[in-house]
Amino acid sequence: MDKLPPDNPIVSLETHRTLADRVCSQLKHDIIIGKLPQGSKILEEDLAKVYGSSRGPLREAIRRLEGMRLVVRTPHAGARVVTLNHTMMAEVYVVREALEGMSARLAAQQMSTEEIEALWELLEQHEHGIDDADGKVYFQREGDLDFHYRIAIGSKNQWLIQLLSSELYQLIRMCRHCSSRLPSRPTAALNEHRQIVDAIAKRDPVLAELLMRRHISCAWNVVKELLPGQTNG
Amino acid sequence: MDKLPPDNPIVSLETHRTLADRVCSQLKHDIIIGKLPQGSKILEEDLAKVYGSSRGPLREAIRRLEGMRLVVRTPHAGARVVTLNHTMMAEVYVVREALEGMSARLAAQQMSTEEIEALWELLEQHEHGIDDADGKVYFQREGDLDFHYRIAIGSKNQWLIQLLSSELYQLIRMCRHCSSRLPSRPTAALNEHRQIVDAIAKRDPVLAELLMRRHISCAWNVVKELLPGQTNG
DNA sequence: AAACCATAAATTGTCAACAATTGTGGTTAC
DNA sequence: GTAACCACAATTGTTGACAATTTATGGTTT
Repeated sequence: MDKLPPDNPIVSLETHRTLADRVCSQLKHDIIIGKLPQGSKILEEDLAKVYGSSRGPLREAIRRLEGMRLVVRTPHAGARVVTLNHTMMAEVYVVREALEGMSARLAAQQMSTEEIEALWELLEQHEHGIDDADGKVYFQREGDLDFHYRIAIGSKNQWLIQLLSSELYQLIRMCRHCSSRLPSRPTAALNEHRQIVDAIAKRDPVLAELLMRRHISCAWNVVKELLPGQTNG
Repeated sequence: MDKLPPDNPIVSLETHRTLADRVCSQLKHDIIIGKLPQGSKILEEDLAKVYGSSRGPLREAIRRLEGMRLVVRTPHAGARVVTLNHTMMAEVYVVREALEGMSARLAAQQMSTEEIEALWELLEQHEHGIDDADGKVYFQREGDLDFHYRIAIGSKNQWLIQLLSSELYQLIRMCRHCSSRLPSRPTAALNEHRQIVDAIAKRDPVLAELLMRRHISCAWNVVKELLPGQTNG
């Protein structure tokens, strides 16, 4: 465990300077791992006690998580953990396709050779992970997000990085946690990842974008079967 | 003036149920029109008095505007109005290209014939606006954002709508306000808009996306000349 | 029995005081 | 003369109490 999972850098790097930061991180974590069930009401007073703070910092945390779409709030009626349904995740994956496609395009132009080399090494690790996998699905998934996170970083576009890591990826993690054992397709995904890195290494932005969009589209086709909502094929 | 400008629907429709909502709207407005200069410090106590509230609601407003990237905050040191430089807006326009490209693609699939008809009418209004224009640049600009906003709506993707209207468009407005008289290219833009609507009307998602991306790329090429930062062509 | 209104409880919104942190200015030591 | 250090002022972070609003409850009426 030598590497932190991709996370909002603003929050994670600064060692939580303020109480509201800590509360926000913990609350976010508890939402993502499902400790606070989807759709459950967030009682300010109770949760503040749980996290050892007063209502003020907790309210700030709620506002931030609202910005990350992990919490839905209605005035005077309180906040609730977001409910992930088929419709919403479909929308998220469409946005992800657009943003990560652009991210791959830029990465093909902006990534340093060292970064690309590190990407290859990461894929090798993933391959070994598949070989001796006793079904370490969880690690598989985090590894997948790690790959996508690095490409976002490689775009060198702070806005893309921020949008993807602090909003979309959180929801995708949450989604994965709730559909606990999804039939991940490690071999197929790994091949697609290789093709993408290959396009980036060859400095082919158009191909990189195309492959990334197809990759995410495929991922969605796997995920969507496991979600509630409209269960039509 | 029969139509409100594109804005965050959550805030604008609900008539500002709470004081924090009103403060947020006013503060946002004051930032966008430049009443609070870029990079200026936001003193909580002073501004709270200006908006007739205490520090609590103002702090909530700051958190939300931080989420919209209109405010930058550092712990224990306070918040400042964002500073728009060349680098940042370049990143914004790249993200915009990705999101609005996808938006146009979806609009070609999802927009109703009535919506498309309304789009044509809007373009006609804009054409007349050019004819008798005594240089009503401001209206021209808002009209442009109105066009893009409607296409976002047409995508029927709540995430796209939200990201574009409540984050990107605010910054673009702010950017336009600070470069007060930019040589807008109404005729060229109008033609590009027509081509886009044509592609949407013909239900050609790929072409719609392509044209929208080119349109935004051209817009950036005009805007970037008027920004501070690295002034290399 | 079901719908409706009034009241009460619970919860969120707001405020003002208090604590913690940062930046600033001057002083002192080298 | 400069650099480090300490103290003070200004500003942000936090707290608990109070006000406004919503939701639940129970009784009344149709």
